[in-house]
Amino acid sequence: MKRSQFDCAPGCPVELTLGLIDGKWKGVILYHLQDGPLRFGELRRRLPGITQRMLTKQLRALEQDALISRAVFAEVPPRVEYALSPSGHSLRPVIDALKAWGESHRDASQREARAAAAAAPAIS
Amino acid sequence: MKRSQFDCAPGCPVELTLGLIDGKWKGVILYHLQDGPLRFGELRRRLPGITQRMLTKQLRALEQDALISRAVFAEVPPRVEYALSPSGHSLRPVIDALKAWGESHRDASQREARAAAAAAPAIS
DNA sequence: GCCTATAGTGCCCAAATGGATACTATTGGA
DNA sequence: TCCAATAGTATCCATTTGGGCACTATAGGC
Repeated sequence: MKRSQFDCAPGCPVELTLGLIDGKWKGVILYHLQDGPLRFGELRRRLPGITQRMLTKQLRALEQDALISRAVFAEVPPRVEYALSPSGHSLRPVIDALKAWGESHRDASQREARAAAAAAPAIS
Repeated sequence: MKRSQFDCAPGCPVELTLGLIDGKWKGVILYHLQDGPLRFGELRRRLPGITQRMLTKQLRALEQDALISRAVFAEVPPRVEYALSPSGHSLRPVIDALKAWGESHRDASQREARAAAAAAPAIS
């Protein structure tokens, strides 16, 4: 979701970036495209739970924002490849940082959950 | 907006992190709190265009997700301080990366806009 | 009493988001 | 003809998001 324009104060580049990558599935789409160009179906297989509808929608949005490119090949069955644009490639440090934090946060949450389970024996 | 649970595939930590920081104003709030604890009014002054309503709402959400803490002092007028939690502090590399990318993207966009303006003289 | 400072809360609403469901188009093979 | 592969599109809907607007509470000063 691109944020509606608002006065630019010191932190607003943060919001600018977030506004381009924050729709559900966008982050993980960008993550997978870092490995190289992928087709629609391959992306779908890598993203359990996503609907065609949502994949199409988010890919179109990312393309609109010039973060990815879409190449249509004159073939049947249809063949369309999606790849990071140069701008999208430059997002690598962002995606890496998001992934690293998410992993550590997940691990910390699991440690907490385990500690809570150990402190409260089952009542059943 | 915390993303609804979905099957965890390799990239999902990216989505996990984004889900915690992607509401409008959250990124820039976190950015400002990196300087140290701030009060509601000070935050508001640093964020031109934000309403009380939105500031309160996003602060509450960030607190709910344990990214920030809220300290109430027994004073009149009311004094409440918001600060990054340890978890919130660990988001620094994320915020920095988002900011860096946003700045370079903004600069690139301005260069493009300038080039377009130079190529298309005013018609009026 | 009124105003100021501070930090909110309640209610309402338009727009955006995420998604379910059904359907579409082109070939080639059985 | 039917089915498979591929990559969508159209329509509808429930929920969420961002925000406008009005009001609240506690003291202290004029």
